[in-house]
Amino acid sequence: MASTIHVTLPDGSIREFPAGITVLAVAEQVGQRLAHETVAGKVNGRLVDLRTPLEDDVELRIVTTRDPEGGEVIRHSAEHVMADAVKRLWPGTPIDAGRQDHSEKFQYDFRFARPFQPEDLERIEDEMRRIVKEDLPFERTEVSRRDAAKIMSERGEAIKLIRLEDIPEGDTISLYRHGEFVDLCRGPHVQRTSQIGAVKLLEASGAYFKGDERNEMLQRIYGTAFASKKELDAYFARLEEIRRRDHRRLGKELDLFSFHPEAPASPFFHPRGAIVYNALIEHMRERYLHYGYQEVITPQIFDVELWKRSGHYDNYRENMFFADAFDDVQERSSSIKPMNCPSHCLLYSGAAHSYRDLPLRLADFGRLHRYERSGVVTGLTRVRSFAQDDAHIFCTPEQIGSEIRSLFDFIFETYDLFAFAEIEIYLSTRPEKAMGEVAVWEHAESVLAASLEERGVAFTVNAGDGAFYGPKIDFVVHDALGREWQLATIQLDFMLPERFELTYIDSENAERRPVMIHRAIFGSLERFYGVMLEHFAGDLPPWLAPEQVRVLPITDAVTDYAESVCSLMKERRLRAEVDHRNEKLGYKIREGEAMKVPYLLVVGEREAQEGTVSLRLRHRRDEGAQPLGTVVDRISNAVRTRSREL
RNA sequence: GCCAACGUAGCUCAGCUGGUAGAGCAGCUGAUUCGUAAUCAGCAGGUCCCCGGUUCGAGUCCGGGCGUUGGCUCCA
Repeated sequence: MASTIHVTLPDGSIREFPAGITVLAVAEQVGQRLAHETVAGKVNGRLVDLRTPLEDDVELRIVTTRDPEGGEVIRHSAEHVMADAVKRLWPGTPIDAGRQDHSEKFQYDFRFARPFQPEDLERIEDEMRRIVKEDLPFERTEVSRRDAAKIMSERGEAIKLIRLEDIPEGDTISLYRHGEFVDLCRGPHVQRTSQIGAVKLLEASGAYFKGDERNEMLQRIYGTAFASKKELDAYFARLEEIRRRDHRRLGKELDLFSFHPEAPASPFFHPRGAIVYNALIEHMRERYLHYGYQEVITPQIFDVELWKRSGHYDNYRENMFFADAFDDVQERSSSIKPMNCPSHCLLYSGAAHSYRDLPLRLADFGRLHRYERSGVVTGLTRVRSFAQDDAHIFCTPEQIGSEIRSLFDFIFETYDLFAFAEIEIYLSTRPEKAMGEVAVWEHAESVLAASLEERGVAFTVNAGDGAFYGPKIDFVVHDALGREWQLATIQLDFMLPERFELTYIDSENAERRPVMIHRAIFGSLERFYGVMLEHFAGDLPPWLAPEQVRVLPITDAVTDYAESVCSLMKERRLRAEVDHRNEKLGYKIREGEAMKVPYLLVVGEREAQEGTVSLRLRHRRDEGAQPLGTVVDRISNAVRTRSREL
């Protein structure tokens, strides 16, 4: 081991230190102020505790309370402080473990006789502030497994002992201590509790131990923490923005859809909402012409035998609705479809197929019903009644590659249209319980991976996460607020062609089994609708806006002119209305803005005489009077090109 | 399904420790004819989610159910 090491700092400077120096000591030599604010180090890209000794030459970045990673360290430390506060208030409460999620929240689970109440959270929060004020130093110690077990059992931490057993043999076991509180923890942690500038507890809920519903339910508390009050306020401002964009709220305000207890988790689309829904479908229909799909319409209710044959009855029954007529209630004989694939298999098997017919791409906007447990449904993003832009491609094994390539074009083109910029791609491979031969799987997986590589897009492999019938590629988009949504999916299926004995005749006149590709680009139309609404914050591009143009007459002396303007818009196939109400212009503008109509056309005596309209674009000021012809051309052009600009 | 909170007019919400309901917006009627984000006045509107219990009396307390929300779990 070298007696001195070289540390490369972010500015490129290299400094020499004695081996074994800690991150904190380096920070101290760089500057006192830095040392005061530092909470961790990033050594060769890995976040480490600042008490970590450096033994070799490294690249080091000092992480301070102001860095994003600093926030993580602060929240992680706040977890410990929260657990400490709970134990101070209710001595002897066994603790489980804390964790952070991606949304700047931390959580900690406790074995507690009753659920935590809002008043408890206030008390805990006060206690946390006290601990922060005490400015207790965090200490790290590395211990043997035996010592860790001894310390935890002395402290009555029954759950921690189980957690200890889960730590793999050979891993370093570290304890973090501040004041009286000790936790089994990997770190890193801040230097002192006072570096946690602002904390707020958010909510309590039950949570199963290790996330398994067969285990005992622990009591979980969520909170957040930042280096300063200002950052905490910014966090709540972000939450407020999320609330403002919530598609459930927008759906109500814009009169798009509603829910009714008589059909839980099943959206009712209002006239305005249905226009948007249908515009999405129409867009897909147009693209289907380009990509060579044929649309089909299939039934809603099927003999249950179909689902036994497809395997859904055995594997998916708890998510299915059954629909029995009065004369056959003894047996569950009919079921409402949760998926379209079996219908499409029936269609395929209804005729002989030549390799020349393939690929056969069958699209279906059929309504699907899935029973989702009551606790999991939310708004449009998880519903019991929905449709997909669903299609099944029947092709030869050799055609898989070209089909996948074409699908990539389709998917990226679609996400461009909606300005979903950041897309994550996951390739899920053969699970343990898989159907079919390993060689077929491996071939399919390599085709999928090769297509992704050829496309030059980054993807993550989720080993063993494929469906039992075939590997799949999932597309996760980020909306305008950075939240993740799984929308598109491409799934290869070797099982259904087998179960339905689907065949085609190849060029050698031999009977062969086709491959089936399940794919959806929007995914569920309902979910896409919700995500899209939030992404645009309700400001739909003109081609999707339920009401594209609203004509605002200033007085009823210009009613006729307003009507003629509106008729012209309608002749040009634009969705236009006139606001005839006996209100002042300011009121009508306010309403038009609130309903997020992209184009407001103000008409008064002047416009009526000159044959113009005063154009007002959504969220902008008056653009002034312009010839009617110019304005209608502009609007229909924006609609036709599916522009996001007005 | 599990844990918690919530459910009052079409919407947003008020209603203290039990004494049978209130505001703003929206709606309707009338007046006003108005130039770029709310004109004025009047009227009407509620099985306080449902069922049961405690009580002289329940929107309010208790139990059960339904729904919604946030989590957990699930997501072929």
